[in-house]
Amino acid sequence: NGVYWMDIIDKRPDGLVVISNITEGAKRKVESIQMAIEPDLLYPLLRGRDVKRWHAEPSAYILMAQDPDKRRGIDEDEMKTNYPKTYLYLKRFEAALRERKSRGVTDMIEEGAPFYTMFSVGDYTFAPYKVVWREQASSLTGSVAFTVEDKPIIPDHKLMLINCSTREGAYYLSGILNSSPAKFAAISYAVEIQFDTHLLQNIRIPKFDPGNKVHQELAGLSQNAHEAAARGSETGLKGLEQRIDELAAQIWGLTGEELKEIQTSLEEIA
DNA sequence: AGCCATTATGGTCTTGGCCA
DNA sequence: TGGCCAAGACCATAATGGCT
Repeated sequence: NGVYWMDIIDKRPDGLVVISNITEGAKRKVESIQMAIEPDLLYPLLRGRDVKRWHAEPSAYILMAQDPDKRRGIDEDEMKTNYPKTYLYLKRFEAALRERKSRGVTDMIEEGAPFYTMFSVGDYTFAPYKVVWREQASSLTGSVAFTVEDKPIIPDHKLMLINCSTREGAYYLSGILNSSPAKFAAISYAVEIQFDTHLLQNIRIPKFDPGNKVHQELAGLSQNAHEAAARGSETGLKGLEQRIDELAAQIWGLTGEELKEIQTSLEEIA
């Protein structure tokens, strides 16, 4: 992370950006440097702490020198030709990157993949519409993540993500995941504070159907909730969440009484 | 300044799909 | 059917934050 995570501190007239790598808090210590590189491979970075219920706001940038199809770093020749400064930046950290212990990357590098190869990056990583939730949190915490300045937001590995093909579908999914029945189901079986990808194997969420009135309303309310959260309007959220809960209950065939019970139990747990 | 709880990092361990 | 391995699930512990 100390190598790939960075702040942009200046944009130069020649198109390059001056970056500074984020070394604070990293467990693996790397040198802190500033350097001008090409902006092309920089993407908005979403960290676990950047995600709240209904709100996701990237706090930094991440360098993604990765080919999602080949599932390894972009070829070194291509880097040298197209992104020479970025390549030089990575080269400065070659030793640290080669010392990584994850078998996932070390095996690939041993087989000839570039030394800056990352693990578990696919086309879904670059999807323009995503639903994310925190892997580690005391309750299920989800939000949508779209694009910033035409670049898809890249969630770090402490966030689980689902790539969606439409904005509306993402809002729908985020809405139903943040509903009380979903949160209740998740917390009932999740190990300690871990919410991993298994969520959708344990909670049956119907695929978004744009023609379905309930799905539509859920998507709309979820969008409103995201907007309310962005404004910091807790009171506005209350009413929206109640209506979202009612729609979720309808989807899962829960009675009003059962929903009330779930909501009360969730409050007690909190 | 110290304690305690929570969060985040950087891993390791397990699983399930694929291929021979 | 069994071995392989990338992806996914899970974990130990460092860092941080809140409280007294």
